[in-house]
Amino acid sequence: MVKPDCEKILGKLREQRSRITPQRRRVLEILCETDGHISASEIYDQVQAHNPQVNLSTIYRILEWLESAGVVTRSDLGEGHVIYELAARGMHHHLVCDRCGTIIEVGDDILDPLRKLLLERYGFQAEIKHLAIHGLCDSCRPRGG
Amino acid sequence: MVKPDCEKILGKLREQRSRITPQRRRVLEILCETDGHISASEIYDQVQAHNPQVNLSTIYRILEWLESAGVVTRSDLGEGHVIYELAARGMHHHLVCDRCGTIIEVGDDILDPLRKLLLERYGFQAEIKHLAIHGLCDSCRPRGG
DNA sequence: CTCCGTGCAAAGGCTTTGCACACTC
DNA sequence: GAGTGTGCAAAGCCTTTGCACGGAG
Repeated sequence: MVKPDCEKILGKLREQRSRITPQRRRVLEILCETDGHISASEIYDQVQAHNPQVNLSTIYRILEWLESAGVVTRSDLGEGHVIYELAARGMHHHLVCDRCGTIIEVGDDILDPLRKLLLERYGFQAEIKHLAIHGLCDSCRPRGG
Repeated sequence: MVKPDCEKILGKLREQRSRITPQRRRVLEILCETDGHISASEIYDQVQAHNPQVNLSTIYRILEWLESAGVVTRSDLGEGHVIYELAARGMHHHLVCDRCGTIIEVGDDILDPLRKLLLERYGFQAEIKHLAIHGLCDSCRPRGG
């Protein structure tokens, strides 16, 4: 996957008459540098490392702004986990380990059999946007023994 | 579906040396009377109607206790929605038509292919408790042609 | 120079916890 | 009577909001 061009996104946002502040630029950079998902507090921690004066509420406001601009997607995985990621990265879903908290990213095609089954049995055309599947990851699941 | 026998469940809990208080009995009754899922605060409201002195923290403690006893299942749907439901009702999920609002209840086995795929590809043991799948029902979905 | 965006602090919504009293068994 | 469960109040966690200042355009 090509690393999204941060400056290109900033350019589009500027065209929408949004003000580009150092905070907004920094959050967007972090999102672009991150492979996959990231939480608000993780972004906050990264910003804090070099700019300790930045406030967590600003992070939330910037994320809300980026979401409304269609730049990032927000997924509430339940159990207090909310993750953000660049919309440009394409459709995928998350496996959440309820024991160790690991989050595994899976492609959208994993849902093809389910979609097919729902259509065959119920004539239901599923439009699953972002799914969080809870369970136990390979390290945490009980082994037959 | 047969209405779960509240007294039968209470009997089992008594056997487990749990104390049956009026609060616990009332919460269980409400769960048995409810078709489908219910939230902690909805239970609280119902209890309050006749027993205003009961505290919300008690509801949470009772639900936690019922969950650990395997009597109810708890599902965090995200966005602050947490629902509880009698485990005896059997696992099911909901298809929600975004156009006409129809809700179709589907058996848990619909997810078997997905579970199998997740285990094969990622070693992930999915424990999908309650899934709400949005989309379009048979009457509302676009037909080819 | 005009407003929008930010820092700060406080509050909000849901849930959990510490404590002493009350009640079940 | 022994020990668990409850009511109350406070705190915890994540997130949002009100306000005045500061910086972007």
